[in-house]
Amino acid sequence: MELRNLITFIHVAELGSFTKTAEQLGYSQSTVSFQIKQLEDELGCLLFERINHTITLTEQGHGLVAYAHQVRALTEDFKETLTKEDLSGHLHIVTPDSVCEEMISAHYTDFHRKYPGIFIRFSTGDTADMLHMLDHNEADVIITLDHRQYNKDYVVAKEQPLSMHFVASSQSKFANCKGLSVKDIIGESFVLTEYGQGYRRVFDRELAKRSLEITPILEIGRTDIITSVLMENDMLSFLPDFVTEELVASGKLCHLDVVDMNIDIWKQLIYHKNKWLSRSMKTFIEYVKTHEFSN
Amino acid sequence: MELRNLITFIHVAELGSFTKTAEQLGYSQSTVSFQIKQLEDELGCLLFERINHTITLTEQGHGLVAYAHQVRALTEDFKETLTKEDLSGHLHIVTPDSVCEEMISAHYTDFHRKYPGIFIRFSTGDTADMLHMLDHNEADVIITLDHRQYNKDYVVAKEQPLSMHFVASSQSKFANCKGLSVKDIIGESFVLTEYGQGYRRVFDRELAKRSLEITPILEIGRTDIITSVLMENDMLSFLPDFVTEELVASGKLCHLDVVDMNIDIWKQLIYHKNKWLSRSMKTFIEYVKTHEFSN
DNA sequence: AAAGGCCATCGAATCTTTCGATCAAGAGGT
DNA sequence: ACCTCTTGATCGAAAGATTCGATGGCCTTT
Repeated sequence: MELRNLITFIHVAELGSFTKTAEQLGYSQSTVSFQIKQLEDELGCLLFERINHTITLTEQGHGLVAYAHQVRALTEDFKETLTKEDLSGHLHIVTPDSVCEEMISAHYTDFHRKYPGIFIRFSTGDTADMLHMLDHNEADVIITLDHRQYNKDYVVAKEQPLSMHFVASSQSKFANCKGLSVKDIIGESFVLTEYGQGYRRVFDRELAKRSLEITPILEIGRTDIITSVLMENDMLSFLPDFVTEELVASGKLCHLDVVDMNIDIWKQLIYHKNKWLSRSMKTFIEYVKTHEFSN
Repeated sequence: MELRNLITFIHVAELGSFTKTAEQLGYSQSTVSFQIKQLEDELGCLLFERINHTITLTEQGHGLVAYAHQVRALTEDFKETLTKEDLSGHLHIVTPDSVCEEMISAHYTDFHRKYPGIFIRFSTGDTADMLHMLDHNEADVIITLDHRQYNKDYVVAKEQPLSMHFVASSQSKFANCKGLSVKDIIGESFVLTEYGQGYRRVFDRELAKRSLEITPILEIGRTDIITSVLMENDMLSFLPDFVTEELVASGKLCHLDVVDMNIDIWKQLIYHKNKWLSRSMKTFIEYVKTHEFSN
C-alpha cells in the first residue's frame, strides 16, 4: 500500500474523474487508472463502479476515503515533526572526574536553565572506558584528557593542549626552586589520580621513558580531594592547570618549576563519526565548546 | 512511503537487528538494509545510528516508530472493515407503479424489520427511464414488466414470464364468452396504464401488428385505481395477473377468454453488470427473488 | 454525423526492488 | 594473538513494478 496511491485515490474520489486527477497530479490518465486498479487488487474489492465512463465510489471506496485521509494527516503531522525538531532529549556525556566536577559546578545549572528540555546524564570514566563507550554508542560525547586522539572514527569537536604542572603546597621546600629536574623530586611523596586516568598514564609513560618510577602514596580519582590533601601535607602532585588555577592564584598551592618534563596532554571534545547530531546534541556541544574550552 | 517498509522498520526497531528482521520477514539482509535506507532517504534523516555493527534508533527513528504503529493499526482496522462488511447502506430500487405498490404494501415492512440497517428508496418509472437510470448508475436495481431484456450490460438476477389478461367486471357482457377474438372487444371502452409503461407499449405494438388501435378513454399509472374503475364501470383493461389475482379469485373481476392475442411479457429483476454487489444489495436481491417472484 | 470526453488496455521504456556474493570490522572463544 | 562467527554495507544482475503514449470503445454534445 503506497501513500502515493492513496493520495491519487483521494483526488479521484474528490474530483470524480481519473482524467482530471491525472492532470492535477501530473500523471498520465493510464497511470491513474493503473494506480486505482492496483489499490483495488490489493484490497480485493472494487473502489469505484464504472458505469458508462462515470465513476461512483462503492461502499468500500467511501471507507478508503476516510482511511486515506487519516493516513495522509498522520503522515503530514509526522513529517512536520521531522522539520521542527524540538530542543529536548537525553544526552549522555562522559568525562574524567576532574572535568565532570567542574562542569557540573560551573556550568550545568546555567545550561539547564537555558535549555530545560535537555536532560543530561553525566558519567565519569578513564580514557579507555570512554572510547569504548563511544564505540558502543553508550556515550554521546566524551571529553578526554590524554594523548591527542586522531582516530578516523571519531570527530573531535574541539580540542586544546592542556598545560600541566607539578604542584605542591606553597609551604613546600620546592616552592621557590628554579630549574628543577624530575630527578630532584622523584623521591618525594606523591598523591596522584588513579592509573587509568588519561594524563596519569601519559605521566607514568613519560617517567618510564626516563627509567624513572613513582609509586604514589595515595591515588584518588577526585582532584578536589587531591588539592586539599596537598594543602594539608608536604606532598606533590601532577595536575592540569584548570584544576589548580584558583588555588595557585590565591597562593595556597604553587607550581614547581620542573624544566625537563614536557608532557603533551590534550583536552578533547569527541563524538563518534556515525553519531546523529540532534539539535540537543549540537546545542550541547556548542555550549561546551564555548564554556569549557578557553580559546 | 510504502507500508511494507514501515512494517520492516517496526521489526528492525523492535529486534534491533537487520539480520534478524530479514529472517523473520523472509527478506534477505541486504533488502532490509535497502528498505531502511530508502526510508531514510525519503525522510531526509537518519533513523538508526550504526556504530560498530550495532544499530540504535535516533530521535527521528523513535518518532517514526510511533508513526508506523499508528499507520499499521489504522490499516489493520480498515482491512478489517473490508472483510466484515456490515449489513447497512442505501439502495435505490426503481419499478413500475404496479410493482412498487405491491412491494411496499406486501413485503417492505417485513424486509425492513429483518434488515433495519438497509435503507431503501423506491421510485417508479417506465422501462426506458429505468434502463436509463441503470446506465447512469442512478438506480441500483430495477424491475421491468416488458419485453425480455437481453442486453449484455445488464445482469438479470431473476425473471419470469408474466401472464396477462383482458379483464372486466364480472358483470361484463363478455364475462362468460368463450373463444373471443381481439376484434370482438376492440370497440369497447378501455382503461389502461400510461403509454410509457412496459406492457402497455408491448400491447399497443401487438395491436398495431394487426392494424388495430385502441384509444383508451382513461389512462392511469396506478393499477389499483384501474381495478376499482373496472369494478364500478362497464370497461375493459389489459393487466398482468398479479394485479388482478385477488379480485378475480373473489369474483369481482374476471378474465376474458381472448384467444388470439398472446403477449410475451417478462418480469425481470435487473442490475448493471458493473454494479458492485454490496452485502445489502445481495440481501435485497435475494429477498426480492424469493418474495416477489413465484417460482 | 462528427467531435470531444471518459476510462480501459496494451506494449515499450524506465525505475525499483530483491537477492546472492562479498567486504570490513567487531565479538567471543581458545 | 588467532581464528571463527556475526553484523551491516555495498555491488551487480535479475526480476518486478510503474509510467507513458497510443489506441479503442463507448457515450454525450453539437
